[in-house]
Amino acid sequence: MGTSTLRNHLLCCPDYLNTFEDENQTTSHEMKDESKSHVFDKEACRKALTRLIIIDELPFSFVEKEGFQQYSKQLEPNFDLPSRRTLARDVYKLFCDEKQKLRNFFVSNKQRVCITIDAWTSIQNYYYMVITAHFIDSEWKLQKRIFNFCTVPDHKGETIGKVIESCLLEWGVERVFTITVDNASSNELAINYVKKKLKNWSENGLVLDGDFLHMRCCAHILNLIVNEGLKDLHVSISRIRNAVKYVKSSPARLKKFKICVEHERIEDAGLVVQDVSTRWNSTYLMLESALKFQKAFERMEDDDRHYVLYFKEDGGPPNSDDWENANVFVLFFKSFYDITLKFSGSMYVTSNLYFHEMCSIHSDLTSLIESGDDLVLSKMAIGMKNKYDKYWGSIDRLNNLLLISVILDPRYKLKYVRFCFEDIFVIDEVGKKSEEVKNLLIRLYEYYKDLDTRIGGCGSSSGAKRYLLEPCEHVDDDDFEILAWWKMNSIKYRVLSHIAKDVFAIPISTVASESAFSTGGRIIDSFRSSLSLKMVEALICSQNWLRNTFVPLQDEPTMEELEFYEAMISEFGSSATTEAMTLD
Amino acid sequence: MGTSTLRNHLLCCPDYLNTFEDENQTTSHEMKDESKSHVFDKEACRKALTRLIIIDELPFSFVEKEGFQQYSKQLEPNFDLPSRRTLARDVYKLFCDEKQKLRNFFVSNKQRVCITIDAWTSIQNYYYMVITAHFIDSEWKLQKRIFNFCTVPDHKGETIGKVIESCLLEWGVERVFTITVDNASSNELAINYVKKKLKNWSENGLVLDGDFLHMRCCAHILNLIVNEGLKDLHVSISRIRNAVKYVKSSPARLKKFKICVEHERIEDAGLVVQDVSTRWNSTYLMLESALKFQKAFERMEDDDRHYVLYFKEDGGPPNSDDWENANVFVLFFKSFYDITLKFSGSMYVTSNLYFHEMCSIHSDLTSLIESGDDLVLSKMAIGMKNKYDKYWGSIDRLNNLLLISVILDPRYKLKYVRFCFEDIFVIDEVGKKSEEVKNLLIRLYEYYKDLDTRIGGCGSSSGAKRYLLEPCEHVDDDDFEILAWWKMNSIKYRVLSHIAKDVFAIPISTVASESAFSTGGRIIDSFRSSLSLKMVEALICSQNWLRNTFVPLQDEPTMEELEFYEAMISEFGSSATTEAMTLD
DNA sequence: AGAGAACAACAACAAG
DNA sequence: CTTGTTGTTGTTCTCTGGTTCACGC
DNA sequence: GCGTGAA
DNA sequence: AGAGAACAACAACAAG
DNA sequence: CTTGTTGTTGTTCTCTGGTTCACGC
DNA sequence: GCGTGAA
Repeated sequence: MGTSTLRNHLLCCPDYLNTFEDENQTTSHEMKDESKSHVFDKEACRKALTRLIIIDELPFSFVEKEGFQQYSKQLEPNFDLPSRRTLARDVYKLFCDEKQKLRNFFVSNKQRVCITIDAWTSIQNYYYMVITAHFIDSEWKLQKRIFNFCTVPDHKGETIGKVIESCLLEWGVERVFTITVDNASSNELAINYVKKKLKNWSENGLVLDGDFLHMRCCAHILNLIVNEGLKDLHVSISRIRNAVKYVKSSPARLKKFKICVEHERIEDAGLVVQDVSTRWNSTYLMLESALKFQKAFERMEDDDRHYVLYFKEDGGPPNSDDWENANVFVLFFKSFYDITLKFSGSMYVTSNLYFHEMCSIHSDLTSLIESGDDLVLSKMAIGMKNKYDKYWGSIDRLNNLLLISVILDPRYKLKYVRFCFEDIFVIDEVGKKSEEVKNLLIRLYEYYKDLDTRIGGCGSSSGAKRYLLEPCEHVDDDDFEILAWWKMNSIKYRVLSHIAKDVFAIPISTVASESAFSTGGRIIDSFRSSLSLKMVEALICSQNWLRNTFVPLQDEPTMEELEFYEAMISEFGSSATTEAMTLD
Repeated sequence: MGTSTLRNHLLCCPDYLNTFEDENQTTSHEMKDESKSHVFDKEACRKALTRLIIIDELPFSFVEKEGFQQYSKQLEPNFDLPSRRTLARDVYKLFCDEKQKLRNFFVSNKQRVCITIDAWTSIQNYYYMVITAHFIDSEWKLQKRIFNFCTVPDHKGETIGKVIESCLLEWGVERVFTITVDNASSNELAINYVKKKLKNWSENGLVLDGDFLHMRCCAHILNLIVNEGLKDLHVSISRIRNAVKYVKSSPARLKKFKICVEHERIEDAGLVVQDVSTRWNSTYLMLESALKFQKAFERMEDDDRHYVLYFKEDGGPPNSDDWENANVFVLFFKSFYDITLKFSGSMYVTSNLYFHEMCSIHSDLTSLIESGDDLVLSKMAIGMKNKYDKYWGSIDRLNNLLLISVILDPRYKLKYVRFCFEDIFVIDEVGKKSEEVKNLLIRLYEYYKDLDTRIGGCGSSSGAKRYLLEPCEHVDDDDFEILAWWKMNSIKYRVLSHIAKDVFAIPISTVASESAFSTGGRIIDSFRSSLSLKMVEALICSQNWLRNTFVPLQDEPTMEELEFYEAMISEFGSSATTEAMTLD
């Protein structure tokens, strides 16, 4: 019945009936008055098409494919699809418009950002570099935006530094909180270059003279530590890798292996997975899955003559020692694996995790060294601890803003930092060090207070002290949303909440940048290798921007909030100060 | 203005005005009455979506992507997109429906087909096998259809044979003209198995007892011949390949190389291309492009210290001998390259090319051997000739239907075959052999005449003789469309045109099957690796079917054609017979 | 983590 | 009547493998 | 039973 | 060959 | 009131690198 | 100037 009834309708019925009927038709979905009679809006269709291409990562020529043309014709015969050429122009225009909008937000808000940078080589042999900006918006939502995605002639420190400089200029951003980078040697030079430039630009560009600008990617450090441990197991892992490779290298072999699995009555349906040598992650997963099939591999030695021959240069197939090593590895590296996953988040606050997980790795390593029942194992742990010390060995090597982040986590505050210090560093330094950290918070407080005179009012550093002296929050770890807490308490701690906003925006790993390259790899695949650099940037950036929309409010408290704040002060103000006396 | 005017329109105007206005709106495009008022047709939208997914090779989850949902909503707010699950069901249903339709065509027409088969290993370690069917439809258009796309446990001859058997049974096809395969050892067994089965099924399944069922892929043979020649140049090619690899292995090196290119004032913008060792094609293209940059490579030796170091195990970078070898290779293999391209066609008739190109290769090789001024070169040519002889050395090794195809090309007929025989085979066999070929045509004629008694009428083999005695067509080679000629002359040569239809449908290479795997590789990429086998087949087959639509007419002449035929006979019939006397 | 897909369990609704 | 915008068409450039089967000694 | 040619 | 894209040349049309 | 169709949601499984820079001897 | 660690 549907179609013809509706059609008569549109042609004959008076206005009011039409409206009524249509509401019946569109079974209470979220389309209100707009869909009344599908008015054809060419502009809106063109825009939707442009967004489709960008967001869903389609090639421009998608628009000229048979299937899509027929589909579009069916849905809206009045819409003439543009050519791929015109579409590309539309995309670029949208990119420019969005960039302008976003730039206005950053300029008018004088938004302070944390940035991450990373480098990549595309299949066309171009060095690409990406800069992503991170900040927390007025609604206390963590935001990340790709600033640029461009080619560079080389990876020299100065080259990278200059690109960052001109990128910030282009975006009108002069306030940079941190720059997260991996441990490539050129990055140190690059950051120093940027620091020098930012100092010249404006007084408020750098917080505390840029002493804490440099942030090392924790995922990369963790990776180095694990690889140090992996070294000692190299032979065993390589033999198991080869065994897995043999089994997976052809359907016939896989079939034979499956028979062995069946014979050994191994239930697990999940197959062995082949690893990628550059990501230890995958090695872990390979060993974990291979261990489940140990017996099947051992049976292969008897059942498949070629299997043994395959290993003639490798000193035979994996032996029981190899399997034992793999077992140890999987047991011990489980925690490292889990931490890597946590570190790789870019949708939630991570800066408060850094220190915790670092401590947990420290204690894992030291306990393994100290127990020392297994010589191989403790030797491995010593190697790993050396690597650990290179980056995390002293409190000075760690960006101290990460400690501020722990302190600004209302569940831990100063207490926890102190506790960890005792565990990690020599006892007589604990007092001194935690005093230094507290002082850093005070210095930040002073800095932020002076920065914007409108914020000030409450006497010097009182907000920070008040916060530290309030008791810690006792909540279930999984349910706690740190940004929600600070949003709620932003009235109570005016200055501190500004610090929190910046500190919690710090990305502790370069994954945000790396994921841009993952997009890049999908966009510049072998079929689209002739996409121009300009277009690549337009596609990648505008995809990122369109997918992460937010309401760019002016970052100011409303009148209601101000009133609420006054009420809070009068209610909690006194109790906070009394507690401050007892602890400080 | 557009939108609101149109809207008021749809709501207020009487019917006739509406129609009138709408025609104005849709600026004379090919949408007639259907688009009058965009009646929403859910079924049609669903079908268009299903086709979109199949034809344009999109993942099922495309339908759940943000951009596409917004786009569809914009174009037709009433259309609720189905879930990916439902979509998959729709796709499978469409596959089943289309298969049924296609099967009916084959069964009711008792369509004789030529098939090609090929095997492939997917990234998931499955052996896939594809069977494609080729035939010429009632409009004299060459058609190809994928019959199945399935996994096999191994590549054993019997396994493959059984798959072919059951595939033919499933499609209700019992008339098979040829089976085109590559030179894999198992294929011979497979074809013998199928031949045996087909003999049992029905009397008319095999033409001439299946003696000419087996067809070797010419592209593979050509590939073997060329690779034999490549062997002798191995060292030179490998050095040049390494030089190209070095230059392309990083942006920095590429930059250095480009500077060398500039210094040497080489204008050509096209870059050097890296080859893929399994396809000699790409080696050819690599050498061709590398030669243009010879001087730049030589300059690299002076300008880049690392370049020379890179070759320390290879005996230095390419020397002048290597470049000379490459030059010879490119000059000599140009014709092989061009022939490979010709052989790889699957959209046009190729069976009449086979013999010609084979002869041309023969003369290329023999002239090179006989001239013998360059020892290296003639040694290479001898190796290649050996490989040539293995597959093409004797007339008996060649599927003689390919000779029939040359004879049925009205530009050449028997004359050309005779001419080539003189050139290729020993003189005293020419007469005997061309007699044999002519007899084969006569035998085919008798067979086709008896096959369908409705065709017959003109006395035995007269049609064939009549055709042979008519003078050859003198036309420009590029403009000549052989199928158009036979369509025009099908009335004149009733029986012979049936033979032509089958002979010209023979695919001389397995490219049609290989291109199915290329689709397969795109569909089963690393992101869609968990697609079920059943779905993979549904996607690949229905894409092939939907893209190649045709009007499945019953393969019978119409009444007008029959009348025209009578007229033709009376006009040309006598003159043909007179000429037949003089030549036969 | 992110993108793709399969499968199972469940929900809503129409047909008998 | 010129100039700028929007779109089309045609040409050029780019990218894509190692184990298993059959046969013969 | 093992090497070789082909995909 | 086939799929993707860029670029150049050209065509149509609207704006000045 | 059952059964079949259509669709949704949640869980599980699968896949992804070798040259260049900086520093220290 | 050459090796080493990191991406």
